[in-house]
Amino acid sequence: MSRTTVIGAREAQKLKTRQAMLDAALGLLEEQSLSSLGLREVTRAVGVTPTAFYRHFRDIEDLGVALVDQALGNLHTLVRATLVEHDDAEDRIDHTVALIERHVRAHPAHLRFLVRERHGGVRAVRLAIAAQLDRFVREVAAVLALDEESGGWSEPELEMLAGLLVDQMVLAVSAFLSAMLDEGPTTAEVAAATRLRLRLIHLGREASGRRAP
Amino acid sequence: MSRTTVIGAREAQKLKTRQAMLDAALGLLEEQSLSSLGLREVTRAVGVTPTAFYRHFRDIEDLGVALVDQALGNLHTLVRATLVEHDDAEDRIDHTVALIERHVRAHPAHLRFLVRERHGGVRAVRLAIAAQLDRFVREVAAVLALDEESGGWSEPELEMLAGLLVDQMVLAVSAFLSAMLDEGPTTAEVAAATRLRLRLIHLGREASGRRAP
DNA sequence: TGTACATCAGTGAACGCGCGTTCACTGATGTAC
DNA sequence: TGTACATCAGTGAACGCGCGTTCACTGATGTAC
Repeated sequence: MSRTTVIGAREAQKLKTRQAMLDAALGLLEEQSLSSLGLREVTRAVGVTPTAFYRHFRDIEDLGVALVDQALGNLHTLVRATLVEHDDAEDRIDHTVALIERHVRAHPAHLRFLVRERHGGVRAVRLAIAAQLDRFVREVAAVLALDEESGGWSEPELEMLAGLLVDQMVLAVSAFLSAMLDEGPTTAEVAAATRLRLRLIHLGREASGRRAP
Repeated sequence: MSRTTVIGAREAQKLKTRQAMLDAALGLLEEQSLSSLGLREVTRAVGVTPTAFYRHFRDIEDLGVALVDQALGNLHTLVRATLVEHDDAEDRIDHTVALIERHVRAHPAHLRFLVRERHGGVRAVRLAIAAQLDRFVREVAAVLALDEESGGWSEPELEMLAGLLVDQMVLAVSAFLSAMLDEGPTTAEVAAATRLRLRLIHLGREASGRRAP
């Protein structure tokens, strides 16, 4: 039996318009912040009247919260899979950095939105992003717990390490995005610097386990 | 001879209004982003007519760039002094984290502005913040170069470490600000987590030096 | 010191424009029988 | 299958409002002699 729910033509059309609004908003947010995005801009980009907006979202903040889930959706799973697949530290670092670079190239607008609004001016969106990143941190911590090196590590310590790593990933995303806009170091330099940082953190992890096991 | 330049009453009044605009903008930016701040909001808060704005800034973006320097001004010097003053790693970590917490309490609006606009929607401001943080990273790298542990470290490696540390400081600022808004972990938890992270990074630094000296 | 003129920070009126939100509507899709 | 009625996504006109920017102005401060 198929997992797709059977829906009517009207409902399908509504979902399509809603998605068009989310996509249009994402495009418009490449060069501005959510708190300055107007609902008329969004509906104009989609090609519907301003009032149609209210059939889908209460206001722009509501749309922003809806964007958060789409934006972080896949990265979780991909990173998790990459970590599980590779045991060796060096392998993990190389594959994770490459994965992030690929993901940024594939979904620049989604990731720019996340990085920008993570500390942005709309509280509800900040909280939604924080909640998603928290989930991500716990997932990474759970994978790290399976490593040999994690013997003797408490759960809070593992979450600290996972938080450190997730923050590095977000910073890497941001740096890759800047590189794509020629605003800072090149993509290759960002990748190299990120690997160096992750290696240092890995050495700290090993040393930490050795000292206080 | 005094270092203060003698200035006329008119010039003094102009500087005062300019500063009032910067302060007003900073206040208004606590709950919105620069890209949605209006010049009429700023002049209204100061108590002058909208047109007076143009005597001081070309537009809001110009005001934003002016804010950047004020916002990062002191922290540089303070952190640098703290690092120079303490050699012991544990001491450094404790004093730096305490310094950051104090600084956030003393200048929450300045720091919120920096954290928010670092990845915000206004390119010129992003670039100004990146340039300031770059300077900060080089300063920290210069202090780290004086440590014994830095024997055999190349300049790029030291900058990588300094960059990692500066990013941790910015993340700590952001987390302290969230704590002050009851949006996440408490201030004490943020301080503890930041110290844990910095300790792990320090262990990585030691291990790294030992392996590839 | 006193006077005549220049400067320029801030004024206030005016402009056209796009904004968010309200409301009664239309007409295709969906449902009951 | 066919008909009568209900639903509701999107329409289009209208509203009051605050925005950024222009312009000619005023009057206190500064300068030259």
